Amino acid sequence: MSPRSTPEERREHIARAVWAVMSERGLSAVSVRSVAAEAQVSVGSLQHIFPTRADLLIYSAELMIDRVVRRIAAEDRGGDPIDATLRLFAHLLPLTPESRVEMDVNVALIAESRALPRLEAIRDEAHRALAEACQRAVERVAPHLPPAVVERRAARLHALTDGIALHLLHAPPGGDQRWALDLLRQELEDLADGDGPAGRRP
Amino acid sequence: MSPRSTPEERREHIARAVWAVMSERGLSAVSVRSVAAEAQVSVGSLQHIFPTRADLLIYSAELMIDRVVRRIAAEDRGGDPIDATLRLFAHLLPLTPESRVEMDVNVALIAESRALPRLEAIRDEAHRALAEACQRAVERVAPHLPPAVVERRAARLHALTDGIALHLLHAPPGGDQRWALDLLRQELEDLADGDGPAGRRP
DNA sequence: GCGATTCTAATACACTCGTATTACATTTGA
DNA sequence: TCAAATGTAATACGAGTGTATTAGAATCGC
Repeated sequence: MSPRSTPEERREHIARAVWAVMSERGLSAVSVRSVAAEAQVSVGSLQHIFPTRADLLIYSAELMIDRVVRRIAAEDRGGDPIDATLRLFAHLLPLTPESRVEMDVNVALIAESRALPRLEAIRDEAHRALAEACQRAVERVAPHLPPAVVERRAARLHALTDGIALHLLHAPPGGDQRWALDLLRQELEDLADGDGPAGRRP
Repeated sequence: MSPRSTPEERREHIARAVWAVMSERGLSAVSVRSVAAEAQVSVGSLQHIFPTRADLLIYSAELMIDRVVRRIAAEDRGGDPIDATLRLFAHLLPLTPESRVEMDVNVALIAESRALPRLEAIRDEAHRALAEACQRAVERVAPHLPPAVVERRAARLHALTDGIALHLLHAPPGGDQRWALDLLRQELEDLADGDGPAGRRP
């Protein structure tokens, strides 16, 4: 780590190392030593920043969720509602190497939440944030829908999004990924048309 | 392990212990010793059956996928297409304690596939099996659709299913789960009606 | 029945793990 | 400037890891 860095920067640097190990070598390769090596930091330094392994994992998860939540909040909502919403979801999905790493971390988070229950709470926050984003998206795209239907369509959009994310992670990084956004666009256009499962045409 | 058991039964018994540890204590709690203890078997016996840890994890994953694939194949397809399809998906989703364990294993499988690439191949098989099941479901429920549309709607049903599965896993086991099948039923009914994103009404 | 095979079990070995301790360097603030 | 606070590093310790070795028990086929 370069000198003159703030404590926050150092913590973030370590967290990134955690993500890298998780993503490249799997969850069980994440150890205090492997992360220290990845971050090019001595075990002692890492311990000074994160006294225990749990602290390390929890902060890494928190930072990752924070980034996602912040991105949701910051996204420009101007222009056509469907385009704006698609823009938002586009960088929630693992479409780039970086967001693939995020998704890897997300999955590891689920897989380890039995051992570190605190991780479950962190995941909850991300889940709620995405659920709210879906709700707002539905309201924006289909303002005519009654609240009960909005709720149902939001749940559906949420599930569809997470499912697509999972499938993107499953597919090799280089392949065709247009289907992912196409699927979402279809769903949003149906919402706008009042078509589909919720509000039928008279 | 009770005596008079076949080798297959013994392997299955051990695999179940792996699932239990994974599900209750997280992926990183799965070790040769913890599994041996859970299965009430000595480490030596376990080693005789699974020489390495990788063998242990791989077989456990394979068996779990096998069960799912077999269940897909065996499901009764009689009666109303929508009901039959829902019956099928109902025991692919983590709606019961047992299928929750399966889903836990599935997630752990993803989280560890970087360390054990063989696991990726196993997961591929499950992915393909579910993809085909979705394709057949769409064809059965909406026989009028052209092949290109079937493909798209199958991908959508597949993503929706996996997303719902993830959300069911996220929610506490005791809570309301009707929304899950309701969402799927809605999707299938839209398919049957020719409504929704694919075939619009004229 | 009995030899061959399969299974069980105990123990050992070399690592790696998380964490504590200790001493040393660096930066910071008055 | 110079103590105090903070960051870095090396090392040690016990526990847990995967796996190999070894010996003995149980089972099976003939």
